Amino acid sequence: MPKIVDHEERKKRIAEAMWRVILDKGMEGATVRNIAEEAGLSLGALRHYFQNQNDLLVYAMTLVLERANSRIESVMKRDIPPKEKVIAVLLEIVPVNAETLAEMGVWFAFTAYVKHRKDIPNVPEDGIFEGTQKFIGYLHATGLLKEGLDLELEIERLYAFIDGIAMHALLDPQRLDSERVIKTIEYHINSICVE
Amino acid sequence: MPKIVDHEERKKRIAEAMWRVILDKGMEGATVRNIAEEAGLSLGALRHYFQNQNDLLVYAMTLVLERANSRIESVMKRDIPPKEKVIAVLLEIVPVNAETLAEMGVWFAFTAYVKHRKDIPNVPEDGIFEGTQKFIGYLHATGLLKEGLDLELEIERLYAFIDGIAMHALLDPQRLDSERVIKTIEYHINSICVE
DNA sequence: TACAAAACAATACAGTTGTATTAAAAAGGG
DNA sequence: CCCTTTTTAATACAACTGTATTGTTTTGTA
Repeated sequence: MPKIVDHEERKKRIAEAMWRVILDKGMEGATVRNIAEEAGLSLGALRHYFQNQNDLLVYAMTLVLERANSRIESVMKRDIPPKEKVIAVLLEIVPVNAETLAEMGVWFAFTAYVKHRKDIPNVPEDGIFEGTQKFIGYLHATGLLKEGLDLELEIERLYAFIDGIAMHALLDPQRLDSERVIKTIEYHINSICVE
Repeated sequence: MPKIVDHEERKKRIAEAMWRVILDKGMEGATVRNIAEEAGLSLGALRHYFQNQNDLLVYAMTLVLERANSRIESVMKRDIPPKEKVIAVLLEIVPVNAETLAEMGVWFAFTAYVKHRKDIPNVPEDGIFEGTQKFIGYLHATGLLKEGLDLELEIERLYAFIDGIAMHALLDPQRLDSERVIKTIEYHINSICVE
């Protein structure tokens, strides 16, 4: 008979509780006690799943990436034109709904926090730069890119643009609503593509 | 006889000490004790200048903006062509040297920290969005912008691009060195300008 | 039913946090 | 010089931090 919730599932629940705490109280509020309370567990119970705080942190970060990457992969499988596909993938990264907004929120908090801590091993990295390289290469290979563009600099520009607009959508969602985010992304992609 | 260092000068020294602590240890390490030690003061001495931590935080944030804005203003006064002037101003914002790198570092830490604290009044805001509006308007007024551009979206795009590349230069200075930052910025501005 | 392992809970502990209190030292004007 | 104000220092305190310890309950299986 299968368990109602197995070990790995519990760890995910705890990580998600950590996300909620981070979104609400920030990294400073992400204490073991707050996370345990949010998860409905005791301190000892949380300790049973994660020996120390770093383990939980790395696990929670990794889980964010896994969720995003799985969504992106499913978009990649869709049978839609290249340009639309690139835009669709970008819209899985940038905050345009509650899910992606939450993801960016915790990821942003993670990134700022982890930057000043060299004692945390195995910190995962978002593959947005590598993804951007692929997107530009993909558009180029399918002949959609305009002539005379500098591919290297186009990658750097798209990379900065995506992370920048993601950051803005996160920090000022009132001004930069999802409709505007989508419009701007489409505008940029169109500006480097033919037609 | 003038004092060697007056009251206001001391506050600036303390704020700069806070910057150094933040750059080294992050926001978590920016405790009153660490800041006092970095400034070469006792706890009580620091308390004499700032009644509480929030006052110090807001003061230190404001000082970052003042430093940057004063540099920007002096660039604006230079008698150089519009396009070069816009690029020169952008290079005062984005990390391309030790000074701007440090500024971005503390500002980034501030921003991520302050986002989850509603109990801090009078949090200053960088005027990068407003500045971006002016730059695009300036280029448009001087007839340097290409035809058929959507000004609103160009503002949004430049705004995201600038903050994004600033963030990348900060988080991964090895890959994105200052030469590459400059090249990319020039590339983007050139892409929206005639000639 | 036994019994060992897994899961959870409660409490304790040392260290750090921001802040408050109290007092000493330094500075400056009369 | 004296005396007030500014500046600095030392210590204390309650709250909170991550972690450790110890004990209890639940679960799976032989």
